[in-house]
Amino acid sequence: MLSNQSKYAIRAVLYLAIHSDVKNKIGTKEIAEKIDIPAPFLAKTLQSLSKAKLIHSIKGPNGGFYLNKEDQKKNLLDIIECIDGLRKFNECFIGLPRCSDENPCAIHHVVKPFKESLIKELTTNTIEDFAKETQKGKSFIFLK
Amino acid sequence: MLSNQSKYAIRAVLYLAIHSDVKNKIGTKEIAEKIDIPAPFLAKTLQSLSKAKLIHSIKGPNGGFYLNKEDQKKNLLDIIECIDGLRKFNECFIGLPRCSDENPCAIHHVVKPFKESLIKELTTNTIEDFAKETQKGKSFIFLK
DNA sequence: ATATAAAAAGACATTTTTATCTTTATATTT
DNA sequence: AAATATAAAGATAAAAATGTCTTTTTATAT
Ligand code: FES
Ligand code: FES
Repeated sequence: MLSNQSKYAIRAVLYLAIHSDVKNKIGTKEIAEKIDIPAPFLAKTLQSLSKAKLIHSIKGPNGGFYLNKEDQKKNLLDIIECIDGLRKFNECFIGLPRCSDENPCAIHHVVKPFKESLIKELTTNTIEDFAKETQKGKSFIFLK
Repeated sequence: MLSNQSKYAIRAVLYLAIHSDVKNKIGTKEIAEKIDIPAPFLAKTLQSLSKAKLIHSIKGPNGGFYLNKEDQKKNLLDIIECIDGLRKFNECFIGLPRCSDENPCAIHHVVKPFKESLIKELTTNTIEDFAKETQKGKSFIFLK
């Protein structure tokens, strides 16, 4: 479904949502170790998110990445859109040139409801919402 | 979501479901042209399905691929499983080493219901079912 | 001011996916 | 039996995704 890069991005952003703020920036090395993904690739990924202003960063000693209050209010589809684009969510499940109710593919009616509700879930919940569930210990962003 | 190869496989199988039977075999060239995908890649794909006995084939003049009665009763997850495997459907949405209710990732609860219902739709409907809807003109497997 | 630590940028390498081409095996038709 | 059409198998190529390494820039601390 998602690319590895998007998955990494989501996990990293949730990690930042829980552990960072403007006073506590976190470097790629720490994040990569904690969520167990390749550090250089993560760096690239976070730089993309940063360029898109979905997260923020400061260079130099004590620098690193962090989420500010506004960033916390964004949603996971914003993250996915930045890394993978939304094509996956708009395109036909079996590869027809377009996906529409007017010209549905053979499995459009079976697939579309899920696609739509998933998008809704990913947009109506904020990053902060997901982070809170994780902080409560009800869910995880890494497993030992 | 699905690989191109799985998408091609599904469209090709639906094409066969509609146009072929043991008396009317169809070659890769015709299928590839009709559903507008690369013929050599499709050949590879159909060979995999054939080896898995999900579809059938006969070599030589007037040979080709076809679906027999049993094949028509199979479902699309069988096709996907043969080409992509089921890993995609079992694995965690954000890439944790496993997906489970006991150790849910941050978005497990949001994603899992869709995954399960989608699997149900793809397994309870047969290939024949989808083909019939297409034959009735209610859905398509190619668009001009 | 200088040294340092970190992101940013860019170049490079590997793997996977996608696609093509060539040869071989095998049914069918003549 | 021979010719032919087609799937099957295998080898190769191209593109995309993933991953690594090196250099540059910049904010901070000394
Ligand atoms: S047309 Fe195929 S999923 Fe909508
Ligand atoms: S644990 Fe992540 S989707 Fe189930």
